[in-house]
Amino acid sequence: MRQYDPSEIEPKWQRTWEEEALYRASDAPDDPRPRFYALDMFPYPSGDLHLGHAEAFSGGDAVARFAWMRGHNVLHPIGWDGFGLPAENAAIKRGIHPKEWTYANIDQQRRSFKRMGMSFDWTRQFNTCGPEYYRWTQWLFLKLFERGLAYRRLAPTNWCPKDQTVLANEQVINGACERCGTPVVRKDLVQWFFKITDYAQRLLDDVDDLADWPERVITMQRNWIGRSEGAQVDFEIAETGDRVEVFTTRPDTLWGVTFLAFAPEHPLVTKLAEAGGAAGAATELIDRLQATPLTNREQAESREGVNLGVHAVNPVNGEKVACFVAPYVLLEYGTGAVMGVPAHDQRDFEFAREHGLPIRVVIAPEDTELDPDAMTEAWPHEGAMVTSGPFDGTPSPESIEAVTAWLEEQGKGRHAVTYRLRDWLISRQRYWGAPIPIVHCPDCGEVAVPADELPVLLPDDVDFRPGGESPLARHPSFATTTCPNCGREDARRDTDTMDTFVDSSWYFFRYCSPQEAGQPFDPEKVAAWMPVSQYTGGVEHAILHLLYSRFFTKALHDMGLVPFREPFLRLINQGQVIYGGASMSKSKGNLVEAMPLVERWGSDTLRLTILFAGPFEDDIDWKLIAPDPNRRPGVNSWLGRVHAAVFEAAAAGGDGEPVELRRLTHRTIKGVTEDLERFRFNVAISKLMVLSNEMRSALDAGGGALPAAEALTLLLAPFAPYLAEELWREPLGHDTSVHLASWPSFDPEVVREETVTLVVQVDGKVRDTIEVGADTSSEDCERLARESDKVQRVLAGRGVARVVVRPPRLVNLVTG
RNA sequence: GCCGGGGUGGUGGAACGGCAGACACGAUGCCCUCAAAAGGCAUUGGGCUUCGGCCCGUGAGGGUUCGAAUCCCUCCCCCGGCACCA
Repeated sequence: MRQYDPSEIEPKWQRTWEEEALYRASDAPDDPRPRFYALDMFPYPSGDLHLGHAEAFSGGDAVARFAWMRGHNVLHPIGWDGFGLPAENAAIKRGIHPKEWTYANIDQQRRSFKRMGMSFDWTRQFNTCGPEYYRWTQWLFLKLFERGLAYRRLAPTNWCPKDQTVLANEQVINGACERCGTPVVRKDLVQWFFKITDYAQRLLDDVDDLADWPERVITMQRNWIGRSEGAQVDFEIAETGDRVEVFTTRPDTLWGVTFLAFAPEHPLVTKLAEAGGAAGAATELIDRLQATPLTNREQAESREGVNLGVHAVNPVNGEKVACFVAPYVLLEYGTGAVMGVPAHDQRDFEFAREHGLPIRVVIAPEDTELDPDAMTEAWPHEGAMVTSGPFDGTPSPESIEAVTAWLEEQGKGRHAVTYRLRDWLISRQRYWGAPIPIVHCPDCGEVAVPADELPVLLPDDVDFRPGGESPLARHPSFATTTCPNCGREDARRDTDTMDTFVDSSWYFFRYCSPQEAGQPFDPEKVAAWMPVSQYTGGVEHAILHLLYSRFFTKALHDMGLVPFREPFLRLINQGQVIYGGASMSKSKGNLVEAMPLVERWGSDTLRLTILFAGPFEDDIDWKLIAPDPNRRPGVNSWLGRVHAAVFEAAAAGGDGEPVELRRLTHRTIKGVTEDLERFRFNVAISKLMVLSNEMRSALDAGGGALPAAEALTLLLAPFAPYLAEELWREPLGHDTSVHLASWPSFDPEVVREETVTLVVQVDGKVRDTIEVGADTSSEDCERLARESDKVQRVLAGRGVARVVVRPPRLVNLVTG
């Protein structure tokens, strides 16, 4: 028998698996096996695999292999999210082309995944920066455009004056550019948006169907969509006759309105300031805010404001109240104007105190009396309406509905729902992305590039360094084109590219028919494979990618292209691998690469180390798990013992296998199966350790252990695929792969224990344990308990007032 | 502030309301070795012990129960998300 040597057996089986084309999903319609789509979030090719990849894909691979062995027809694909800013940054830094950098990383990651023995269907790989893929990204953009779900409008953005580019909100750290530290400024640009807000309610409602999603992800999606329900109320400006809508969740406080406040960008502000004679002060405030980055604006908490000098008429009582422009009012939310109710809203309260505005109590708390002059903060809670005309005495929350109904009757307002969710800004003034397939014609406006002219190819010869406009606009010929509609020769292509999140919003459809040349995906194949059975990936995508993908799926559903409304039925978020309490990153220099560990100890050891370290969904601190990189990992030693024990068991055969080992084997099969169904990899592995220990003991005692060794090898296959294959084919002598073998089943009769440990308690404290038959009756349990010497001693003659018996495991004698 | 998830030995973590700490890591002692690495064996929650055992112990405090890490209430702390959201 040889020593366990992963450096020999792992490459050997890697080659064999490749030759035998082991992991191919079958599209055959008559394939009787149930289909299972095991999807791992595809990687961004920004370097070689690190421990974060090892964690995610070790878990995802275990899920896929388990499904294979349980007789499923498994689709377990891999691809690359190839476009994006990191490639541009790296390319600029190294003086090479983003394409070169990206493809080199893809090659490297592909080699590493193969070295780790991932059970991917390699015939289905693609990457999103290939023209055969982004052609269909562009096609899908046009489908959304056709349906009015892609549109262009002027929007405020964060602009870095040094890098000369727009930044996403996530790329602005404390008001400064994350790349160069320059404070960003606000710049209004015409940008493309996807109208995800049309789907806000459905995205919210259907969350209820996602029963197998982590609670935290569902909560994050709900928070992000941010639905609030209330009323829209119409105010009129007394001096100009303009109508102003405000949104409120508390229409029951309408009688307490003492002012109206507008966002600085509100379209009426300039006009009203002029009408009220406050143009100078208002303009000063607005100009100052224009220069303030959006992200800083939202953090400012001043209660400054300028009185516009005009008055709004409160529709419920005809009162005239002052109008202000105030930075605390956001244009993007609600209607961009709010009614000020200082007594019952903290921000309005602070604003009123700052500007000497009246505070009027219109909601009475149950147990206290509110005195406007003595109040130190607003009373935002429920209570009965007072000083509110016809509604005096109406308690909340019914009052809200009652007032809303009344507003509708009176034609002064209506029930309204507002969302925090904004439309998705997808324009990027960057090079390394899919070009937006639109032509701008002086006569026809925005014209879709005809489908048969797709893809709009991303040219290679572009100076992609940041320079104040989209790099494609600087290309000598890219933008120059004729209008597909009228043939005008001075039309121009759109020179922006799409956000990379567009690419990743539909890649899981493409895997179902990756070579499809005439459409983005084959609807029949998508209908056969999807929705995804199990999606594995990091929680950092809890909102963006998962929300966008859900939106795409719903839009495609509405187009009649897919028969389902949700793409991912079950979702699991693996935890992060951190180091010394901090997240790993290249810039911190604490990123641990996976392949050196694979070379040193083997892929199986790395997988097991990670999966055994703790619950799959929890973070792993690598510094705690592997404090000394030169020390042999514990699971590597264990695999060595398993290797030796299975060889010995094969030689010893099955005769004379102890009954205890047989029972433990069946219980382990049961337990590991249940654990795998619930992603409890760490617990499953611990059970395999217990079984191998018991096997060792049986062998040392001269007994047989072959059935246990066979079962152990099969159960090990999802976690340590190479060693399992080696043991299955060599000492155990099978001539086909362990990964094509059937998952073992257990015999419930064997699992059932013959003897159990009866716990005997006195007053709830354990005083004795007795081995008894599994079918011992209540009467016998109680008798055995009472007869126990230890129990007698503790009782010391005291009487037993009550007996609780749970045969055959527990007797509790209560002395009362 | 609102929402979600947590708090168990030196460490990672186990535990259908029924023997808390499975399985590991680390540590200590011993064996093997010229030595080291590797490997093997033993011990390892705290305190007491007449060596039979006894007491305490799952963030804190209450409660339900024959019995609570587990269920309920109050509080503290940690992590994540959202947040001038009207």
